[in-house]
Amino acid sequence: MPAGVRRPAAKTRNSVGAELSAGETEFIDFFVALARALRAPKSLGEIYGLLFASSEPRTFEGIVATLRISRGSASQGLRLLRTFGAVRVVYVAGDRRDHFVAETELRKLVTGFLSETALPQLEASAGRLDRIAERVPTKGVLHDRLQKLRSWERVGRQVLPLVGKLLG
Amino acid sequence: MPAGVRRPAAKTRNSVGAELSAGETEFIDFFVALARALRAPKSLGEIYGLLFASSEPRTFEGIVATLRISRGSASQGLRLLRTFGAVRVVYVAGDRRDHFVAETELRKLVTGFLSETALPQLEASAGRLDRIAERVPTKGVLHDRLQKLRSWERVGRQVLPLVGKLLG
DNA sequence: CGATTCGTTCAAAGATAAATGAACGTGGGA
DNA sequence: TCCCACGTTCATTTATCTTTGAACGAATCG
Repeated sequence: MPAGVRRPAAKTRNSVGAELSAGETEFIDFFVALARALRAPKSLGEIYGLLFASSEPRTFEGIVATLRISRGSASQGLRLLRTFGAVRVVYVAGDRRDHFVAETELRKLVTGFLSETALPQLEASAGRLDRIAERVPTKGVLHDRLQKLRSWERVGRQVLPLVGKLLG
Repeated sequence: MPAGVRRPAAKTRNSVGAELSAGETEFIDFFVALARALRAPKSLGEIYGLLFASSEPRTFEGIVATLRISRGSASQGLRLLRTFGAVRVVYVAGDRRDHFVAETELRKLVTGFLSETALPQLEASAGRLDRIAERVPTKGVLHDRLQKLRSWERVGRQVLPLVGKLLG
């Protein structure tokens, strides 16, 4: 599927010349597909893909100019990626702008993602199950099913940390 | 449709008047929240939650009437749940209608979900990476990053089956 | 057979989520 | 100090996903 439409280059003050090679475009394409699979915004995939394929840190402006996305998208996407630990800001001497790089270690990516998504869910579940317990008979199907849910939660709590180890 | 009662009320063949207990509602609520967390349609959570909390198999009509959702939603939701192995159709003698029950074994649910979502993605990735290889230099950053992606894919392929075992 | 029940399909409506861009706060440099 | 580069925020627009319900085919019933 064709995607990239070349437009006259935006004025780029000093940061990177905003052109993508065919190879870089392929990487971005890959991560856009991955983002869709994870039901994340396309822009997350674009941003991460660009950084993943970059040898050098990228500035905010560089990202916006290269991907032709809005500043809003870039700002929000980068924030989310940082909370997952998928993107870091690195210091560059004598430049006050932020410089972004992708974290490429699979274990860190997965554990970061899980601890920001699955873990909070698990914790919320515990309280929710207590709430259910208050409205369910102490005998019968509903009671049995509640035990089942509790066992799910227990297993989840045990398995989550192990996933990280599997990827080490 | 005439309102006359033409049938003994022994087996509930009614399409209206289905009522949920407070306990059942709590279970449905739980699974609706879970569906949202998994970014699945709310109706999936409703349907699965209802079946999870049911001691008896439910008919299609029963589900539609109890949850007050459209036939379309019910049909599509049940289909998806069946492809994940989260819902099964059970045979009931002398009744031509489908009867649905929830699969409650965590290991089956997770492996069913993964083999319908993650596994196809992994397989699609393999081809995609070959495609990237054709457009990337045999040296340099892009080449290195492609190797990295290949290693991700390899790890994924090894880890996926293990997840099932962890849940046994 | 024809009538009825069962469940599916799909175009359209409705609901949600993502992207945009103007307005804004912050802080660095002259 | 003032000015401007940097990045964030958020109301609005746009895109995408979900739900609905009428139309439909298949299977069973009378």
